[in-house]
Amino acid sequence: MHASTDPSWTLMVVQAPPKPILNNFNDDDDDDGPIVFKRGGNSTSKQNQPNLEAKKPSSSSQNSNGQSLNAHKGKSPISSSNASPVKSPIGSPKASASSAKASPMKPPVTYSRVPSSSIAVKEETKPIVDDDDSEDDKPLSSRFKGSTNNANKGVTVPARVKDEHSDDDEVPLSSRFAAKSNAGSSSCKTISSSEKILLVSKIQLNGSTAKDKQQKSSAVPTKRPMDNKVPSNQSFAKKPKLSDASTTKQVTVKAELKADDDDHLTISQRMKKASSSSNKSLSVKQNVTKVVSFSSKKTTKNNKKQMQNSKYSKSTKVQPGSSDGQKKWKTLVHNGVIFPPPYKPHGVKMLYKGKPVDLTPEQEEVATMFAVMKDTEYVQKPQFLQNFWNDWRTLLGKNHVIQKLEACDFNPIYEWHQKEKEKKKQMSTEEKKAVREEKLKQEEMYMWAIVNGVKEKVGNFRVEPPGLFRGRGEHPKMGKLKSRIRPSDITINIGKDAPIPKCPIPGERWKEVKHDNTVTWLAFWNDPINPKEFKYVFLAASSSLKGQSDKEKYEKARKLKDYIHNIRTAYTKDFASKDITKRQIAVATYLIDKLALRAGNEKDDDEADTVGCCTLKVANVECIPPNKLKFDFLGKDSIRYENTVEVELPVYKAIRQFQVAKKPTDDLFDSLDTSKLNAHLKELMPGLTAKVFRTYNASITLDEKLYEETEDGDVAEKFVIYNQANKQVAIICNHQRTISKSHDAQMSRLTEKLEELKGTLKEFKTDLDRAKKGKPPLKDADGKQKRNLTPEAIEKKIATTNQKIEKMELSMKTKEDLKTVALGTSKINYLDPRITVAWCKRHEVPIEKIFNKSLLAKFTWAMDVDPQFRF
DNA sequence: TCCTGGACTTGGTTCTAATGTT
DNA sequence: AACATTAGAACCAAGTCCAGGA
Repeated sequence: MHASTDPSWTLMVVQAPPKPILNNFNDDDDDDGPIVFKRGGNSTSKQNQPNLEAKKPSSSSQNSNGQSLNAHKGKSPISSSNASPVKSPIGSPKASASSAKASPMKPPVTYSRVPSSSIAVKEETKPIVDDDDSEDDKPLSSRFKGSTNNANKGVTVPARVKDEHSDDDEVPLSSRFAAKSNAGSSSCKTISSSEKILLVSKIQLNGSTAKDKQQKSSAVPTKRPMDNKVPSNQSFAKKPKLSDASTTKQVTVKAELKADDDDHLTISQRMKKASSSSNKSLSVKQNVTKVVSFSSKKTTKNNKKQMQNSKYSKSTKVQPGSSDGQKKWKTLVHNGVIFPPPYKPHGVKMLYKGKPVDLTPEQEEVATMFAVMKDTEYVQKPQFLQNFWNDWRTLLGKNHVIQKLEACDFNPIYEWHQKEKEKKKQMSTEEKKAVREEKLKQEEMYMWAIVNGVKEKVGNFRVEPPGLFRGRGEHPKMGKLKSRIRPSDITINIGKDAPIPKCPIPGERWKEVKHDNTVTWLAFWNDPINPKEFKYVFLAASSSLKGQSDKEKYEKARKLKDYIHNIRTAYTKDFASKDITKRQIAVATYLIDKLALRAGNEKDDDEADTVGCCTLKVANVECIPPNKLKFDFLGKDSIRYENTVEVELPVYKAIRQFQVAKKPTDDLFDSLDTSKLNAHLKELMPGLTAKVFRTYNASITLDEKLYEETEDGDVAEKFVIYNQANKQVAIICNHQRTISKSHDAQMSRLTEKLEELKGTLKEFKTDLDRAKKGKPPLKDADGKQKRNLTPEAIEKKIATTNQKIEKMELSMKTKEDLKTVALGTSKINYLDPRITVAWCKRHEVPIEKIFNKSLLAKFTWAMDVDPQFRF
């Protein structure tokens, strides 16, 4: 509401950090703007089938998938089953066992990683022996991989030897890159300016390594202008390059610092750490030239925008601020939040016992929220209806004509709503555009914040509109009215010297204005459904603040790599501990490590009944002799986790024993909770918590899969490899999605097309035979005479058709393969982007192929990674 | 030590925009 | 140009984990 004219923004710009912002004018322009719209009404929610017990045998899956990881969750039809049953999964654990004996601390070897090359070689098996160790460093998937590619197993070991960081892979990347880049430059002239920018930036991107190196040595001077508070403008004015450089540097520095300060580490640990870091630096080679693997082409447009964006946000990367203890920012300026428009009564009357009813606007509003959900599954759920009725009834009043929900007919409202939707759809492109622009204009001022002098995007600056609560799974509160949030519900957090955002609703005011720089939120309000909880307004993922914590997250996960061996050894030892708590901690840690389970905090009764590791119930785990465990439970978001895994015997025995004398609904780990577990983990590695294992296993899996499986080929082939690796991770993390409604239809259409192609292929073959014998081709399906072609021409056609068929089959396979697997979640949250960026650089795959615009923005901090980076 | 408030990350679905197809 | 599909942004729910106080 309220005008966009508010001058405040401008003011701020001026006053605050002077300049940075500027330049932007154009930036905002496009697209970066959020798109606005609100959620409509209907929706079908998905639901996964709850219930733990019994339940379905879902597909294939399970069977033997002992091999956990690969196998994964049961569901995917994928490979899993077939594989050799049993086998190996084992590998893993056992490894630790044996290794256990070994010296507890690993030498400075740091990462013993299997060089890709070696792996490739893999053929012969080798002495497994010390393999154990190496296995420790590997992702579970590989450890367990019994099935599928077990091939590697034995092999891996030897290889590692060298590597370390040798970084490298002998790969003459640099040379390759060099060539490429040249090419690029030459072509430059022809390209449009925008393209140029693109190129440039790319180059910078990749080229940064060299820079890093230098900077490192050179020291710190640079860093982002802002920090020193000097708002020199330039900051963004200069382009990415500089800024990149500077930021990078900071990063490095910081990392180093950090490393230094872990006093709490044991010596050996420190050694390890040190060595690893040194490796790191070593690895920085000078491949300056490289790069540009990115193909320019059409991507240009996007990129350009991207670039603009990065202009300011480029800041991304580490803020010095972080180092200063708790402080998350020095200055913070923003315009508060925007509210949804007030309710506009439509006047359409619903029926009660067949007769139209008068409703006040408030009553009508809620009735409409309900009416609009007609097509969702929510309205089939008694809980939903019940909760809705309770809240609506309160609004109607005891004596209202409407006395029971069953006699209500919301159809008139539903229909009205459908019509409105239709109208909207029918609007011309221009009209739509106009609407969009109008909205954008109103929101523009709320979209940005200035943090430490740098303009950054705000994430969710729109206050959530009122509606009916849509909890997932069997949420006890589903259907309750989520009331409208008003300014007096909202607390604003802003810099001391910044102007206080004007309350957009006339006559009202904020609940409170704070100036707390130890937190990152810009505003919050209490969740109307659960007043004990809060809804926060944060900066967008592309912001430097978020980027930095993201980076820290991955650094912590990487650190786990140095500790994992010992941790595994330790918990393996404790499987048989006499102390029950210890035993439970050991087993729980094992599950978290091996299966990437979540920690599992306790939940209240007024939340959906889901579990994580620490809250597993007896009924969620079934022991299948001799040593398999079948998991079946509803996890976060009520997504079902179903998996049968082979485990080490001691684990199996321990679980069986935890189940003794308990009811199915009792806690499996009765002497454990997440705080105990995390407290224990923290003793093993500073900062270690349960979720770090998920990040670690996800990222290391991607890293290794990419190393092992990438082969020469074109971009499309590499893309497939990447997706396979990504999929593997998604399976480990149990990231599912519902099969799209049209999936089957799409598949059959594709099948049809495929058949058709095969048909023409056959025809070509006949024609070829005939042509070779000098006979004319047969008539085509319509009875028309085809052209006479030379055998060579026909052969060519056959080749193209074959290619088409192959391509199609591949895409069908992928489609089928990924129909229930969500790749996005792991990309956003679990996979260290540096792995991907480095891989793209090494294999000349344009990063845009893998990361979309928002991921690119989110991961700017990772773009200048060395191509040889290993997680 | 336990409990709870508080802050921030993770996650699947929904809806729109962009792109592909006919 | 109309329609189908896909990509991706937006949404907001649901986790994790920490810190501080009793």
